[in-house]
Amino acid sequence: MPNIKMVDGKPETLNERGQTEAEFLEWYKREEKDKYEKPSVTTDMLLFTVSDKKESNNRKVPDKELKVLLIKRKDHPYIGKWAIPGGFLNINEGLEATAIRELKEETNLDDVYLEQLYTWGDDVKRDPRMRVISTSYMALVDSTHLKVKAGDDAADAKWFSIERNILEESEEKKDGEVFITKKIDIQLTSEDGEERIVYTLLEKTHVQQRGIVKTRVVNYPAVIDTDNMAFDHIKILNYGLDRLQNKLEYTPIAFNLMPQYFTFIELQKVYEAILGRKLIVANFRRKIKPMVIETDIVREGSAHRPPKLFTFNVDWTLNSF
Amino acid sequence: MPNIKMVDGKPETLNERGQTEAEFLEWYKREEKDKYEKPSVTTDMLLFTVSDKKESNNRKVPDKELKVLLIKRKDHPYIGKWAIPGGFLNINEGLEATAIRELKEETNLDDVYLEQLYTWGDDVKRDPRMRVISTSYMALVDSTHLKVKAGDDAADAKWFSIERNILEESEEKKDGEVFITKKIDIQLTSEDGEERIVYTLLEKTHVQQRGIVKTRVVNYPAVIDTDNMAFDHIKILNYGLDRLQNKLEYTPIAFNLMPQYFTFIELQKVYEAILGRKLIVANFRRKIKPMVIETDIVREGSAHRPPKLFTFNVDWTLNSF
DNA sequence: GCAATAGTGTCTCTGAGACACTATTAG
DNA sequence: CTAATAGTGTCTCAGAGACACTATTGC
Repeated sequence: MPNIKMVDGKPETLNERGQTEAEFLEWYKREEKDKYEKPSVTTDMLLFTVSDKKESNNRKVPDKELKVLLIKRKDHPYIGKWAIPGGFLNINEGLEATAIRELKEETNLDDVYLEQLYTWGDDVKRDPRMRVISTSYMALVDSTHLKVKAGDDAADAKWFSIERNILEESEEKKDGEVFITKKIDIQLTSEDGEERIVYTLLEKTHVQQRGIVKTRVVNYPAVIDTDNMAFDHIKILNYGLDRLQNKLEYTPIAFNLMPQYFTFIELQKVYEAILGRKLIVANFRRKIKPMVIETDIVREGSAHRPPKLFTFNVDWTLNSF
Repeated sequence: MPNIKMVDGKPETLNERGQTEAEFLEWYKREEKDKYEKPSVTTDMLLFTVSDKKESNNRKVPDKELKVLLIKRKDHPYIGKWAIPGGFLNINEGLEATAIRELKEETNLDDVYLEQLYTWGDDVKRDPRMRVISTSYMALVDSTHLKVKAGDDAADAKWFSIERNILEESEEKKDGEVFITKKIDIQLTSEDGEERIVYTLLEKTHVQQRGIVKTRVVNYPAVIDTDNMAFDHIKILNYGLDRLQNKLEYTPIAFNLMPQYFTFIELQKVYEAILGRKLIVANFRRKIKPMVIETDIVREGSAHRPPKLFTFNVDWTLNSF
């Protein structure tokens, strides 16, 4: 049974040391607060956008490609390697606020879709400087809003187009357990074509008797620091791509990558760029139709039948989300 | 262009201060490492299990109920309130390793399903002692393995049955944007019936023109510290319940809550307990059938037709996951 | 008309939901 | 036999995938 003490006419619960909460806090901040060494906390951000692919045939509607912003590191560790934007949390700054601040620094935008992905902190040597825990976020930006060139120095921040393929799967059974390995190929190419990053990852899924499923992603070959991406950022990218693909199927997340008015084909090409495969026109339209509103506007200027413009139907969420 | 220097016959890149990586790290750890105040990092864990409901009619097959382990806080802050188990990260300990350590302390189990949920760090005053970032995990335990009573002191750790209902939804349109509010009622009852925790949360979803969807969960009424759960743990619980319900639909996650052999009805009642609604027998069997293997074992002793026992089909994942 | 893109109609297959039905045991 | 639970058959409806088809524009 806890002790109760009256302080200024109000009951205060005492702890085992006989302290009120105010007394405890005062004592804790003086004696206990810095007793243990603390890790550094950073946020890292996957900044995605979608833009037109260069099309050799000028008369064709261009395909889209998914892009991610990478920044060339100017200092150790991983000097000269490409990293996703990120930075240290300030002690009086919220976690998401840190991510928003970085986003603003890179793009001068703040009101964009932002979603927390995962917190990376299992490897105590992720960062050779010290112990760092990093919470990763994903931001989606409509490329027509990206007038401001990312970062201060263009050479140090580039948009990379993303191509990801699942190459093969292998299965192994042992002692009633199943191990599944997927080989994931990721290729990044900078807009100017000067930079090219190639990775192979292995996604290892372990299925145990009672349904315990553990999935780990590792580099293949198991080398990180000779590759051209910093830290474990290739894993963060891979994780973000998974999340983006999944959310595409059952949320209106893709509209964050679109301008306010768009054609159906443009939207479809965004889906195709993210999913990495072609979709069938009629099925796509049927599925997406309830999420959009048809406008009277048509896009003129093409040498063919002009497409109608659509816009996101904000009411869609009411029924289906 | 970065400078290159030869060190022991190997090329080393120099940073702007003319340091090699080794020199930089030595300098950084001496001069920079503790320049900024760091937050504390904790992991908090939702430990879920499922057990039989007490059934007044002894001849009926008992329903199941979802339970979560809560611990009564013995010290400030939130002294006497119920909290989910958690603890501070050690500087040389992985994030998941911290969660596993806590799990082991509470249940003496280590090989259970564990999944990272979300990292809470937007509110810089979550913890009145100091800035704390908390990564939450969810663990699923088969209750037949819970022979060891949780914790050292039974009075301080109790299993609470969970009942959650979505009470009502309201919608508001303004300036082409949509605001949706769901009222979520959560009731927790300890096994001995002595403790009862009741909360109402509001889940506010904001849909903007270009598809930006932001969801926030707030207390209703907007009071935290007079309620009987510590910190923001009710939100963590709510978040975990969402995740658990979602994963139930498309992963074999539920088998982590089952013993190795179980009847179909038992599995169904686990699903019903988590989803909070009744399911139709035939449909459930049809959906689940590929995930399980029928055994020759039947459970005798009942006064009726004895049910067959099933076990998880580890091969199911190969095709469908 | 032709080339190119925009957009539709419809068949099939699969899976979820609802519900009526049969099967098997103890006593 | 009855009570109770175990387990199946089948109808309907909605959505995904495939693919052939029609529509509209500039030139």
